[in-house]
Amino acid sequence: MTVKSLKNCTRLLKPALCVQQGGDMPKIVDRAEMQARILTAAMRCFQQQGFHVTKMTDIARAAEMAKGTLYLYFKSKDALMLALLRSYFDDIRARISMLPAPAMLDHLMMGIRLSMPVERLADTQLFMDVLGPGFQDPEAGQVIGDFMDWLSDQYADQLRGLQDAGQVRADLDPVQSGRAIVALLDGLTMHLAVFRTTPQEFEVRRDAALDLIRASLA
Amino acid sequence: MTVKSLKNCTRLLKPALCVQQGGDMPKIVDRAEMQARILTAAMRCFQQQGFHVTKMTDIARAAEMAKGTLYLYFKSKDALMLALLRSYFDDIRARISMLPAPAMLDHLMMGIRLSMPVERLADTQLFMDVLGPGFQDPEAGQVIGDFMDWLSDQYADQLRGLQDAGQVRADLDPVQSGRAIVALLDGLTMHLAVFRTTPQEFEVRRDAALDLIRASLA
DNA sequence: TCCTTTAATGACTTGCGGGTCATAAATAGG
DNA sequence: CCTATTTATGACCCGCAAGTCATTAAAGGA
Repeated sequence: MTVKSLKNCTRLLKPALCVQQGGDMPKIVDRAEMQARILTAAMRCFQQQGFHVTKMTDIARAAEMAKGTLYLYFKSKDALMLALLRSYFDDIRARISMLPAPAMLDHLMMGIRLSMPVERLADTQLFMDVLGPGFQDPEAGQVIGDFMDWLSDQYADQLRGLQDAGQVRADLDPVQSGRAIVALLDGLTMHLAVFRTTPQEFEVRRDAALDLIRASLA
Repeated sequence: MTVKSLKNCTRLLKPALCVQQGGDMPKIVDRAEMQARILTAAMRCFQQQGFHVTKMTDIARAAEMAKGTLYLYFKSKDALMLALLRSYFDDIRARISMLPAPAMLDHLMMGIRLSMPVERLADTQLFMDVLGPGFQDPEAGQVIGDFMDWLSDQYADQLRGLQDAGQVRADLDPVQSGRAIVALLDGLTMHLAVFRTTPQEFEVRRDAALDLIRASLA
């Protein structure tokens, strides 16, 4: 019951996204939009400094709000990260899903190349922080693992199709190879991310690796 | 000048490695041996829990000494980790150096396979913790990066030799390919480490990937 | 045995950062 | 304008772990 903090002042509140709500009566803020705004700010911070180094205060500053506000929308730093992971991979999945099935090996390779843009470097650098032993939430691994599995299946299907078209050697197990390709290429990105490869170098190395992979399929 | 901590007792000191020293007169402990003992203990802890989760107290307990003693031999936790990295990679380098040059493609592949034992999984899991943005010491990246470069050169030499022997297709740039192989395989290990692959699965995936690589070289 | 030097110890200091909550602003309805 | 409700704020709390240091033990030499 001690009297405390008699000087919480300096309001200066932001506009606060006062969108009308489809709920009860006196609700003013669009939760989803606020969460999105926070996630965007968090992503920016994480990309610049990594998960562990980024402080909740940093995210708050980037999102132009107070630290306490963050906890109105995410119950912890880990929960925030998890939400970020989900939205990130849902996004990629959606983007890949709408590509047409490749009719030639070169199409497949080009698709893979496009799915490994230079930006993946920074993102991967970030996610490594979350996947290492430092981040304990098993759900994070689950989210990314699920994505990798999905991607492996995706490639397996495409390989099968290309085998039927005579573009890929027939003595190849599409499932095994799909898995291997995903693991190798995801790993390649990690490797290059870890060693702070420059964007230019990244492209050179990636393309060299893709050439090897292509040769192994033909 | 305040009187403090009047109850530091309970000695029970360990034998303390009282090896004779080749220095001045009254020196009693073999620093190198103590450092090695600490590094061994640290490695055990890191493998079990990862770098960030392991506390200096844990290392001290594992090495059967007090926390303060650690700081007599390493000036910080990061310095300790760095020393550990150096000794680990010097070790691997020495071991690989004494292998004979492969005369056939299958020898090369077998060499690679042997250089990726299941234990690499746990070690990699550990080092990821250190290479992520969480660990700021740039020297760590340097140490591992140097090793990777060395290894790439190693493979480039071997590929060149195999090209001369007609075991590897001649239209391959040995340097580029050596780099690519190292990046792909190191990455593969990271990928599998990140997703907590079981040792059995690890071997299956590794071998599938090696088959792909082999096919791309022949 | 006593004194000096070196080594070991662990209670303590310190700083940091995630998370809380009393306070206060903004809004809508009456 | 006043009141109720929701939302925002940031000072503060609290635990944790790296790193320090006053104190104590051990060993060698005289």
